[in-house]
Amino acid sequence: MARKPPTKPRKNALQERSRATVDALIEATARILVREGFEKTSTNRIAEVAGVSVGSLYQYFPSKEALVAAVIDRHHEEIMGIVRATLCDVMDMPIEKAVRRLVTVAIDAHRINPKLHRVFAEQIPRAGKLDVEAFNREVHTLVRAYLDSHRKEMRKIDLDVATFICVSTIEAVAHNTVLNPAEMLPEKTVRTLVDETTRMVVGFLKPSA
Amino acid sequence: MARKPPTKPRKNALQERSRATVDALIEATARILVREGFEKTSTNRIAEVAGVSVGSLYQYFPSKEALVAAVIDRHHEEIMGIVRATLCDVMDMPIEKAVRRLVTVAIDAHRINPKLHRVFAEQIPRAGKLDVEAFNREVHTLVRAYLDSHRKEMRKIDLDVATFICVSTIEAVAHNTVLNPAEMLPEKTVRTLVDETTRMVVGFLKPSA
DNA sequence: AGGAAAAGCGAGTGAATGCTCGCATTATAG
DNA sequence: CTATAATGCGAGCATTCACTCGCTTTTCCT
Repeated sequence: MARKPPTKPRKNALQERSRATVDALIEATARILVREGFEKTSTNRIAEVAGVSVGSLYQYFPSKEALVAAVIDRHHEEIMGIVRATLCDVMDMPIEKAVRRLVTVAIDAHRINPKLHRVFAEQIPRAGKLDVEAFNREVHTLVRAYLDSHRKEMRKIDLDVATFICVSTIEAVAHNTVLNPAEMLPEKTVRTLVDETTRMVVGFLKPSA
Repeated sequence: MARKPPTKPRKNALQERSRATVDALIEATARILVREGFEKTSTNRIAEVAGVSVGSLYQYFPSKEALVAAVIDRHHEEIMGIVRATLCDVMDMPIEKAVRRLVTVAIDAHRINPKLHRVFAEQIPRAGKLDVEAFNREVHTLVRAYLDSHRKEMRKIDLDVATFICVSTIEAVAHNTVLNPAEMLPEKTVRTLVDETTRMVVGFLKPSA
């Protein structure tokens, strides 16, 4: 019974109990990132908060970075789910309606966990950054597809340029709205921002005359 | 001749030679940040590259963060100089012309030292972030002043909202243009981006009819 | 039940690094 | 020329932290 070296030396292996451990570790990492900042997020502390030992931590995550990356992935996946769904059911709407939805969703997405978002933006050194790039690329592709199928409502313009500008703009407004000021601004202001941003983007895409 | 306690225990004190030391330290920090990344930027390494000793380093900078902050400040001051000057001589121009200049300048500013900019954006944990906030606030104030004195060319809109959206948009396009792709994109594409971004912002500000 | 594999443990190790301190060198003043 | 301050030095201290290893406990399978 000793065919394979019986040790699965590292990595994932999930049988119910360990799944909970993995979750606890990711959750703990997110909590510490938000509450104590990236600097204080050490593997020992993560294990402590998660209620497991460092040893267990290293059974499932080969490095500290892997843990942080897992937190980022989880958050990105959550956001991408919303974005994909939205772009899906927006596909048949006219530009005006669709853009308004997208702007709203962008702000909502940034509001899922503003503090975590802030930590990502301000504190975490994105080393590989491949994740973020992939994320951006998918958004770009999806938006481009929408614009492509609504060309008739638009003026003549290079699709990639239009996509780039629209995505950049919407993302920036959402980002700055959520991160900049006193963290929580009145609902009315947010509505104004959505209105105005929508107007800007729609005006940009629609034929000028 | 021993009136004042003769020790200037720490901090700045500049008599020609030390000035050079300080410059060398800041310059070395910038170089290491760009060439080796934030992680490799240790005080010992900085001193080594600057050709001075750690001891000297700590005579002028109370901590590693202070050094990095100095690099950031230097870069921001450079950019703010350009922005201030531009907004100054743009003050009397009509919106169309002014916005085009601003978009161009924004991209140029991001291109002063793209690699350094990238390090700031991706690797450096902005702890206090007071510097960045002050930076943003000043830009906001300047742009707002311009818009205020050109109200007659604009539709009716809250000045702060308009400023917020314009600044966010222009900054985002510039940022993504310089950082995103293959680092160096063709001049023609950049011109297109300037044109289109200008069109968007101007269309947003001008009366609709 | 019983044995094997999976999961969990946590004190300890080794390396990296921010920073200090006592001394050496260079400039300035009288 | 000499005293005093300014500047510069760099070995080493103290700390932090990612990560390992030998062991125990739990779960699964027959």
